[in-house]
Amino acid sequence: MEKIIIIEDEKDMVTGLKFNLEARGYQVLAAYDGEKGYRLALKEHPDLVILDLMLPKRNGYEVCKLLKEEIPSVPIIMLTAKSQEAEIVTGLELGADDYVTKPFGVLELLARIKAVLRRAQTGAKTPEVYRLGPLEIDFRKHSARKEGKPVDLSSREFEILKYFIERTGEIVSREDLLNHVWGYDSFPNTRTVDTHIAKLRQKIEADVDNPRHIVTHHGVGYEFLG
Amino acid sequence: MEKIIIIEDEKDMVTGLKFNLEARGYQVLAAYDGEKGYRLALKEHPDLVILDLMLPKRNGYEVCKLLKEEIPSVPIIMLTAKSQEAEIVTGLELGADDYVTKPFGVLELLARIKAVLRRAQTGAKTPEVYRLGPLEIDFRKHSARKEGKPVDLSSREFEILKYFIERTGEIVSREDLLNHVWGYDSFPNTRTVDTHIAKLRQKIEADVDNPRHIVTHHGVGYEFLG
DNA sequence: ATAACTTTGACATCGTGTTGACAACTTTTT
DNA sequence: AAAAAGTTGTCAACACGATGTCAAAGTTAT
Repeated sequence: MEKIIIIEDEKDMVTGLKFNLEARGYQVLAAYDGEKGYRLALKEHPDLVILDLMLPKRNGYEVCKLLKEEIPSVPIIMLTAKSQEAEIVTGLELGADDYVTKPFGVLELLARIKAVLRRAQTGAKTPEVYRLGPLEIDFRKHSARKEGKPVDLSSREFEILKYFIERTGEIVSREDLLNHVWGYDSFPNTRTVDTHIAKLRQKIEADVDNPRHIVTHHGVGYEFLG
Repeated sequence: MEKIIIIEDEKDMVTGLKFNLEARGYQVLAAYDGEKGYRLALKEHPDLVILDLMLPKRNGYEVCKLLKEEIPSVPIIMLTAKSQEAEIVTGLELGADDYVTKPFGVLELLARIKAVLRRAQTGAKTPEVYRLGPLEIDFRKHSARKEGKPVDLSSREFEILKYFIERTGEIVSREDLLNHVWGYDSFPNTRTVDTHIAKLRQKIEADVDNPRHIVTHHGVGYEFLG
């Protein structure tokens, strides 16, 4: 049974997460500030740490950095507020394995937990740079380049691309995208998705009229091909 | 006679369901909170449990999880309100076999009950990839290949094929197809079915004039042979 | 305040679903 | 056995919904 430590100062968040994670058979421990969380992690050697960025005593960066120094193998998922998006990069550079922006759906987090745990067990690391034909996507730096030249992807576009890449070869419905990329608390209509897909295609497809990476499945959704 | 347990706190809902299910020859038992429902199920070993998500004492998740631990084979259909849709997947992950969103039509629920019972009895789950001679059908990806080459199936064609495969060897009438693939609230004429069958045959039969997979039974319907 | 991004709605376009007509076929009736 | 009646196969035209595209309005970050 995998042991997960949550380091987060919002008690409601901890309660909810704990309930959901325990329901799925994980063993869950929690700490409400950075200092205690750090010590708890050292003592317990968890299989995964879920780490809030804003914390009393020691912030998420520090904890992340310290933890990775002591136990380099421990996987860390960071929780960040939307307004902290710019700081995701820093977090990833300090060694975090993934991040989830608040407010997030439980399912979203669960999916990432599963993914991170699976990678940790197989010894595979989160790939830092993803190559896609002439395109290069760097998840740590949140940047992309096409034929060596920087391509400007907005953060939404980035998240969509990330979601696609994590599901290469699967068919993803517009609802899937809305639920996972946008989150459970916003309800844009599905046309919004189309617009973003169109923009993404313009940026990453060689021939926009014959997309080879983001393919439409009429009436079903989109499929990403690497 | 199949035994069904309903765990649901809205008495009107229980009364209505009970009436409808008994009219169809099912034996029906009910409980009005999670705790009692759980105990009842343990004691009675029903063929199917219909489980509301929001319940007094123990919520649907808990009951689902507990039940599946005790009697892993028992099929469970979850009832959820629309606003709880995000949590559906959660339920499915905990082991529910299907879910129906309130408000639902009785026919809809009945159809699902039949489907779940049939699967439970034959022990057969719809396989993800189905092989059929030179044909390969991937239900998860909504895609098919013939001799390795991608075949373009529309969503309607897919649903029809799926329905056929689930009933391999049975004779399926046009009305069956209309009711189950199209749904109870749309009324195309039966010629529409023929047209779709014709298209399907063109796509999956080796010799369209001598169909070996989708066979016509004059005056009755079609039979699918694997 | 400005710029960048997101979202929405309008419109064009495309793929799919549906229908009806007719031919081919099967069954029933004479 | 032939004719009649009914069923099914096939096709093309039309209807309809889904998607692509764009501009404008709304929102957020700087």
